[in-house]
Amino acid sequence: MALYEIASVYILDAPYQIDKSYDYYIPGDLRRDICAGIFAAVPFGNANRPMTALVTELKEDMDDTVCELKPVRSLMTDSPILTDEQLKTVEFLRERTFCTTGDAVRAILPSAAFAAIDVFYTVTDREYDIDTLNSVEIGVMNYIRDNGKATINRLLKDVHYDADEAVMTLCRKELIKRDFVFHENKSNKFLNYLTVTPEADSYISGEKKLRSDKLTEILRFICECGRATDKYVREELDCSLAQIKNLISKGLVDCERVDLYKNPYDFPEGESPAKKLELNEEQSAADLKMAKLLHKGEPCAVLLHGVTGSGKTSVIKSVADRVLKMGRQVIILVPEIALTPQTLSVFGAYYGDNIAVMHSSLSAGERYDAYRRMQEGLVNVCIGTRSAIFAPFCNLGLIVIDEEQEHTYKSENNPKYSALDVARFRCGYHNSMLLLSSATPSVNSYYNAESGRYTLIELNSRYGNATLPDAEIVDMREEFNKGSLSAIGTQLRDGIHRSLERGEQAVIFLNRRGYSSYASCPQCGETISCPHCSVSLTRHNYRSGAKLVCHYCGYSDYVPSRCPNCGGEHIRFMGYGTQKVEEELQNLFPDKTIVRMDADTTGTMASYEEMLTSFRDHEGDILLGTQMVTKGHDFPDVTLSGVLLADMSLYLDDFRAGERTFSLITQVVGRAGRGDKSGKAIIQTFNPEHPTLKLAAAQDYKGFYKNEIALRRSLVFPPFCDIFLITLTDRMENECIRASQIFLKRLKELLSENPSIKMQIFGPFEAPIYKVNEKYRWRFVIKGRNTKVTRAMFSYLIKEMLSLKGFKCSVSIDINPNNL
DNA sequence: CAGACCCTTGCC
DNA sequence: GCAAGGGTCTGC
Repeated sequence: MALYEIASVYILDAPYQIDKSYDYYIPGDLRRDICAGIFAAVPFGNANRPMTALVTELKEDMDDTVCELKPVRSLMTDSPILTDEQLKTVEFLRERTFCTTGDAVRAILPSAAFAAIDVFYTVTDREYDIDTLNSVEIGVMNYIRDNGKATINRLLKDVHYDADEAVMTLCRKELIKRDFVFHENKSNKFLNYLTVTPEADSYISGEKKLRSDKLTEILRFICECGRATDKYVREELDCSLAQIKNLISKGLVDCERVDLYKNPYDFPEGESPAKKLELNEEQSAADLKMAKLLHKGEPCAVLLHGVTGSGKTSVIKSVADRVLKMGRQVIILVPEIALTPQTLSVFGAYYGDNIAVMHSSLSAGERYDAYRRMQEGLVNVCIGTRSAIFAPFCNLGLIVIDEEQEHTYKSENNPKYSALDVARFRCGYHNSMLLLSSATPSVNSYYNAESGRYTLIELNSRYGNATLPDAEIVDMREEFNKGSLSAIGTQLRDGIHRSLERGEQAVIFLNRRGYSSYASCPQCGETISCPHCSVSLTRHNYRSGAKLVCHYCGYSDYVPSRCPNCGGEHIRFMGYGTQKVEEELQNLFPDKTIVRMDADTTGTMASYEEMLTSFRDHEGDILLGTQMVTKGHDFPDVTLSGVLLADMSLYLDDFRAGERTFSLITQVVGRAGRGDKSGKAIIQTFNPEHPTLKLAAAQDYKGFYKNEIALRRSLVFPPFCDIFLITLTDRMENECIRASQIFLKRLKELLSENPSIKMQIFGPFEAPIYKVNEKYRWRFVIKGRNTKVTRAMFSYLIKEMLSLKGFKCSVSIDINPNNL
C-alpha cells in the first residue's frame, strides 16, 4: 500500500471566508493510520495554534512541495472517522446551505461523539526512572500531577508547544493514561420539582425568621404553588439557584428530580414482523408497486398520498419489512410533534430491539449510544426527527418521511438544510427508495409527482368502515355583529353538547398559544412590542399575574395600564388563546372535564403522552389545544372536532399559508369519526367564502392543489422558482444598510457578468422583526433557480464581502426558508 | 522612544 | 476567528 505524504484538510471552527481545503505534510509515523474522514490536530495560522481539522483527501507529493507545508500534528484516534458517504454529505451540506465544514460536521455527528467529549490525561501509579524521560516529558508529568488531570490543549499551551509527542510516548510507557467524560446536556434531561417540607411551616407563617426576606418569599411562593420546578421559581421571583439550594440544605424545601424522558426502549408487546400484515386491495396494490421499484435497485422517490385513515402506516411497514429482509436499513422521519411514545410504540412493538430512536430530548450520551448502535449494525431501523436523516447506516435501503409537508423538516439554524434534500442525496448514494407520505402533500412534492419525478401512489378509501366526517363552515361574522365576543359559536356549542350527551368526546383546535395574543391600543392602533426585538409581546397568565413576554429574547414585563405610545387607557388583547377558551368551555359545560394541551401545560414528552392517554381513556370530555392535538392519534370516541378562528393561519405572511391552513384543517377534520361512529367537524371562520377553507372542509386535496398550483405559477412562487432569503445583521444600523448597498451593487454586477443566471431581487428592506437582541436586520428576498451555478455565485459574493476590510456585518442565506 | 492602540493581512 | 506585524498616536 502506498503511503501518502500530503493530506488535504478542512479546519473546523474556521469562519466562512477561509473555510477551504489546506494541505499538510504527513509525518512518517502518522502515514499508516491517517485516512480520509479522520480528525486531526494541525498547526494553523502564523501563530500555529492547534486546530481540529477534518482530513478529506490524501495525495502524493507530485512536485515536491512538502518542504513548504506544515506537518499534521496528531490524529484524533478517539473521535469517529467519517465514512465516504458522510464526507460527501458534509460537502453536500456546505455547498447547498452555505455553512462551514464545522457546522456540517456537527450536524451529522452526535455532539457527544465529538465536541462534547472532554479528553484528559491522568498519571498512572506505574514506577519510572526519571532519567529515561526528556525535559518535555518531565514537564508534562509534573503538570498533570500538580493539576490532577490535564487536557491536551492545556499541555500544549502551558507546558510545551510540542507536548503531544511527549504525551504519546508517556501513554505508550503507560505512565499516563487517556480518559474522557461526556458533557451531559443537563438542561433538558431533568426537571427539579420543589416542595416545602413540614419544617418550613413556621417560617411561612412568620413564626420564625430566615436571614433574608427573599428566602421567606421563595418558601411562600413554593408553598402556594404546591409543587414547582426550580426554573419556574427562579423566573417568577428572579432569585438565584444558590438561594434555592440554601433552602434545600436547611431542610425547608425538598427537591425531586424527574427524568424528562422515560426509557424510550421500553415498548409494550404488540404485533411483530413475523405476523403477516393484513392489507386491503388498495394497500396491497401500493405495496406491490413499491416492491417492483425496490427490486430495480435504482434510486427512486414515491409520494404516498392517502386520506386520513387510509392506512398509510400499514403500507409503510410492509415496504420497510421488504427492505429489512433484503438486509438493508430503514430511516423513518416523523415531525417532532408526532414523536411521542404512543406513536413510537406502533413501530417499537413491531420492530422491537431493532430500532434506534433519535429525538431532541435525548441527552448527549443517549444520542451517542443510539448512534453507535446504528453504526455497529446492532439496529436496522432509525426513527426520529429531522436530524435522524443522518443516521449512520451503511446499506440504507429506504427513507420514509411521514407527513412530508411539515415545516419541521427544514432546519432553521445552521446548517439550514432540508431533510428532504438530504434524503434525496442519501438515496442517490445508496440506490435506495425515498418514500414521502402525507394526507396533504406539499404543493412542491405533488408537483414533482405530477411531473413524473416522483411515483405517485394514492390511497383513497378510508380503512375499515370509517366514513369521512361531515364538515360545516360556520360564519362567525353573524355572531360577532350581533355583539357576541364568544370564541365558541352557537353551532359549535350545540355540536359539542350533542356529542357529550351521547357519552362521546370532542376535540377543539385553536391556532394560538398563551392567554390571548398581542396587546394593542385601539386609540393609536399601536401594538405593544419588545424594546429589544420590535416583535409584539404576547400575554401570558402567570401565577404572579399577567405578563407580556417576548418570544424571541425572553423579555417580560407586567401589562401596562396605559398605552406606552399615546397614554390611552383601553389596552385590548387581540385574538384568544387556549386558556381563555378553556374558561369559556368550562362555563358552557360546567360538569364536563376539559383537557387543555399547549406548550404551557405540556412541558415534557411524558406529560404530553399522559394527557393523550388519559383523554383516550375518557378521563376528559373535551380536548382543547394547539397544533399538538392534530397529529396522528386515534381517539375512537371523538365524534366532533372544532376549529376556532380557521382564518388565522390564512393571514400568515407566507406564500404557503394556504397549504398550511389546508393541511391543518384536514387533520383536525380527520380527528372526528375514526372509529365506527360517524363524526362531524365544525370550522369557525370570519371568511367563509375562502376557497381553501371550503376545499379543506370537503377534504378535496386535488381541488385545492389545482387552485394553488395555478396561483403559484402566475405569481412565480415555488415550485416555479426558489426563494433565497439573504439577511444582513449588525449591531450598527448604518453598517447594515451600507452592507446591503454593497451586496446589491455587487450582485447586480455579477448578474450582468453571468447572463445565464436569472433572478428577481426584492430589497433591501428591514426584516419584519427588525431588531433581535440589539442587532438590526436588513434583508433581500430573491427569486431564482437554486442551481450549482447560482449557489457558487452567492458563495463567491459572500466570501468576497466578508473579506472586505472593515466589513463586520454577518451575512446569512436561507434557501426556501420556512418563514419570511 | 516605549508602549498602547488600531487596522490589515493571511491562514496550506 | 485570531494573532502577528506594522503603522500611528500619545505621554514623558
